[in-house]
Amino acid sequence: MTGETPRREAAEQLALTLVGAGMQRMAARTIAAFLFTEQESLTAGDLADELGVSAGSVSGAVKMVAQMGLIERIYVAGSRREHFRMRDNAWTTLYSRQHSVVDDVLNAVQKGVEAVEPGLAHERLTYMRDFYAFLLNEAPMLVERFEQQRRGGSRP
Amino acid sequence: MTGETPRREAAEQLALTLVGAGMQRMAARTIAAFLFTEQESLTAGDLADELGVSAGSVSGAVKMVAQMGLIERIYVAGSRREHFRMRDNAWTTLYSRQHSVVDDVLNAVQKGVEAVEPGLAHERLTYMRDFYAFLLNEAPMLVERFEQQRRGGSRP
DNA sequence: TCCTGTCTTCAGAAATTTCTGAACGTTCGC
DNA sequence: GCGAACGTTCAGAAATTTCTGAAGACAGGA
Repeated sequence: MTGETPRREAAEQLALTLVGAGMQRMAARTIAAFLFTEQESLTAGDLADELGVSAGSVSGAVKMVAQMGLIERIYVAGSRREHFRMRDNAWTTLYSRQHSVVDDVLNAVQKGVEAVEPGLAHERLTYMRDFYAFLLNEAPMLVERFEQQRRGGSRP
Repeated sequence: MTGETPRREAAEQLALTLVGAGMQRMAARTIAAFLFTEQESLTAGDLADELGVSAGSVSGAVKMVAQMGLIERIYVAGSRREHFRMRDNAWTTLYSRQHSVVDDVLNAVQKGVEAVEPGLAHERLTYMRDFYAFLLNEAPMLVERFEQQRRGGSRP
């Protein structure tokens, strides 16, 4: 058992950090469970056991985490239960989806730019719009560069 | 007055969008007020009037928004009240600070990597760590590139 | 020093979010 | 079909967050 305690602690700590980053508690704990398990996939029942929460909570959390694009349902022969596993490109997917909120902000700011006459407000809003537009434009390239670097390995 | 309504609506809409992006309601409304005003600076009293909330709420919100690095206190001769205005590099500052939560996540994941033996969990954690490390490394370059592009203006 | 205007703090009210557990569907083997 | 195993939904309980308003702190002028 001496090997299990640090793992649990690290999982719980990571979950807490993700909560600090704005994620919901149950979703964060669920992600941590998927990260730290040695199994290929987990079922809702596994999660309820591991996290010590009700089936209802697990259902909601799994739905959320799946919508984030972090896990996917897989078919396991001979099992009637639903199995989930982390997606291969989980983190890049999450990053890309988070940029849809950037897109929302961008649209709202653009409306603002159009709603005001030239002046101080117009300048501030234009500056904000330009930055968010830049971010939105650069995000896909960033992900692309990461994947290239990863494929390329440690060589130049 | 026909010119003011679209402005107010756009401001309120932007505040709501920022809330959707994870910002606190009052902080978001405060930022919107600073973006949309034609004045150079605003006082706590201005904000209370504009937003229709108590002085206590304004005090808390201003403190938050200042900590985010979006506004700063300025000295205005002949006025005993505290004046605040948006900082020039507000959005790049906000972006950079948000990456301190990325740093927190990175540290927690690194602990996880160290806590587990080689295996599936180790692989997943390593992958996550690499992505977050990449993000953290790239963020300053991204901001730098935006500022360069902005200084360059529309000319080549 | 005292007074006035301004800002901050904080306990509690109000609103919102989060979790549970029981009831209800669904699917599969028999 | 029928029964058993799983999963989902949703109303309400519990916890947390957010806002207010009253009390107090502080600075500057008289």
